[in-house]
Amino acid sequence: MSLSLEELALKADVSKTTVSLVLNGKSSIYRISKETEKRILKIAKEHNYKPNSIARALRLNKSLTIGLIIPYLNRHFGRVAEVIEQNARELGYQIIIAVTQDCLNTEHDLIENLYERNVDGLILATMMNRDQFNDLSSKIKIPIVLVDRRIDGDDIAWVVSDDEQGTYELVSVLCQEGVKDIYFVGGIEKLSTSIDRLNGFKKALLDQGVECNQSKIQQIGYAVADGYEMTKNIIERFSKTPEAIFTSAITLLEGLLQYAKEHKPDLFSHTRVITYDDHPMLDYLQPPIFSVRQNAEEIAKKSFEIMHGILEKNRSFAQELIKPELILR
Amino acid sequence: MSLSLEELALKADVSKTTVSLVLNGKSSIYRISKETEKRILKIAKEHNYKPNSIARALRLNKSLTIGLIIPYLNRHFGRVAEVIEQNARELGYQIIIAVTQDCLNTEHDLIENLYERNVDGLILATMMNRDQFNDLSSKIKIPIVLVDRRIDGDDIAWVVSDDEQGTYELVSVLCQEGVKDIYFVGGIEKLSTSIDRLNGFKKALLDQGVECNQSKIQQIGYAVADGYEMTKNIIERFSKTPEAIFTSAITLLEGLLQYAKEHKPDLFSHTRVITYDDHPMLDYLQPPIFSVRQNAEEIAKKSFEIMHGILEKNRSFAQELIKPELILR
DNA sequence: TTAAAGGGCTAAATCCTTTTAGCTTTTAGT
DNA sequence: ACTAAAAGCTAAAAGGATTTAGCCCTTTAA
Repeated sequence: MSLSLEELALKADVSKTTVSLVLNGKSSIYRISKETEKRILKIAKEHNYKPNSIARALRLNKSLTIGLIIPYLNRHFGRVAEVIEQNARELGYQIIIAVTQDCLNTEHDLIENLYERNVDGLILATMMNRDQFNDLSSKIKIPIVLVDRRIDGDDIAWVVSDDEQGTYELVSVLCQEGVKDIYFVGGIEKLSTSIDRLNGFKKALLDQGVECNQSKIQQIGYAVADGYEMTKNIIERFSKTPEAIFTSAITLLEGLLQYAKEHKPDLFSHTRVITYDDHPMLDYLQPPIFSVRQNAEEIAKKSFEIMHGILEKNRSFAQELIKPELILR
Repeated sequence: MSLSLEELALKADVSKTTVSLVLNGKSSIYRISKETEKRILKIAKEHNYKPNSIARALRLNKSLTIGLIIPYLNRHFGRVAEVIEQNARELGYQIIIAVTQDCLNTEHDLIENLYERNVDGLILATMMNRDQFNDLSSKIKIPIVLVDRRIDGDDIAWVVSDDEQGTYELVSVLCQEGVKDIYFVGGIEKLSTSIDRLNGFKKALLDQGVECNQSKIQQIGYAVADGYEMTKNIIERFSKTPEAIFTSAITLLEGLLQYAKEHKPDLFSHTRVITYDDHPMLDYLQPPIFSVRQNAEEIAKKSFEIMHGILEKNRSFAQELIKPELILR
């Protein structure tokens, strides 16, 4: 391990230029003789030569490294990260990971940091709005692919779950069972995930002829504590126990469960609960909770695919809406 | 962004050596005058100069990058990775992440890959045994810190949960309640996690004067399907329904739950289930499942701390056993 | 016989930073 | 007045790969 071009050149009794040309498959262009080529390849193999990636990165201004910035390494994003890493590895890329904890400032710092550290591209579950993103884009000269959270714009690459459709279908199922009084427990209001899920929610009610009351919609944030808080609000503010509650993320469901356990053990005897995001443990809860499973694998695969297309195949941006799956228990 | 030392030097009307010395805080050693220093610092600040990290890495042979190799980005390792990343970032390091899917060959490839990509150190949840590790160590000249899975040896750095103690305590609780007939559903046999958990299990039985029957111990692997399989074996092979089952990982519990749901819905009316690893959803299962919560945050913190100590403070290896927490519901 | 063409290879520049060794100029000391 | 020391700065090498421009030798064509 770790011997240099120069040392190889010495052993092969040629210049390092020749070695480099041969190893980069340019023998014929530069008319290196077959014999010389063979000799060099043999020696390189014998010594298990691997070019120093840092020197290469410096020269080529290309680090074969992608930055992945996400809010947490929770179940969903963990799986996304895992699959992105595997796909990237197969094509020779490495993933540098960083978590924002859903803090916009941290996100900005991380982007700058990774950019300065010469990543070739960024895959980003962003909290930025359109203006902030445009600002960023003008400063940063590497491709960015948004994942999981969309920003509208014709020239912005993103891959997200079809949150609106998923929510629409899930809520529709409930409506079709005759449930009319459904509460919305939402996340960070300005994120596309929240907007889309809320839209799907409203659309389902509308299409099923159910009145949608603004007071039944809450949006605080995606933390477990937020789910707890919103559930509390719903239970305590309204005299009537709700017919159903939709939590728009698994963390919010956790918050709901926690509140129910502590303050409203009989919640489930009056109230149907459905949720965005799936979790295998939901199979064992009583009563069953219907859910929408995001296709993390597909989201991951597509987002790296787009990045790779931009970096190596001269493709431009692309946008992908990934179908989620309804899980009715 | 991205202007070079040379360009700065031009603007400050000095050599790039001077700029470099000033920016690296060596003004006084090299007797750069206060005025020159101020001028350079001002210009650097105005242009928001950041040294090119790749060039720096090449020159210093130090990339400020740590490789993190883990089996999956599941709940536990996701949290570990998250906290390692945050700790690393504060000290100027980046984390390159890679997942092995518990495949030894993949692990080897990844180690070699990251090593060639010039990471400064490796944090590793390894499947290797002592010999394989020694082989590796002799080839690889960067520090390695094992996380979550130990290899015995006086000169090997590791941070793991105290699996033996955790299991011991959990199983003891059950024994003290008078439960005697406990089955062990284990993971990959040769891993320290399995060995330690099994030891804790046996020790608890021994200390509580309960006979430990080898036929009650199964170890296939850590996958959900393995948990399913082992549960199936236990239920189908023995005529008597077991008094209790200990699953030694949350995935195995999932497998158990799945089997129970499909083939043995009344399992919980006869059988107590306890598990290594905790999960918030366990709070809402009926009946309550006692568990052992690993302190992922502490594991992460310590493992980076050790790595950092080796890299920057000339410390040598260290070993840390992190106390898990019993969760009795 | 000479020029052109082709074959086979390499010196040197480049990417950007750090660091060593040392050059000039000024000041202090005798 | 002359030397030694100090002050203030810089040229150049190093790190390892890639790539451009071009050298030298042989063969072919005119």
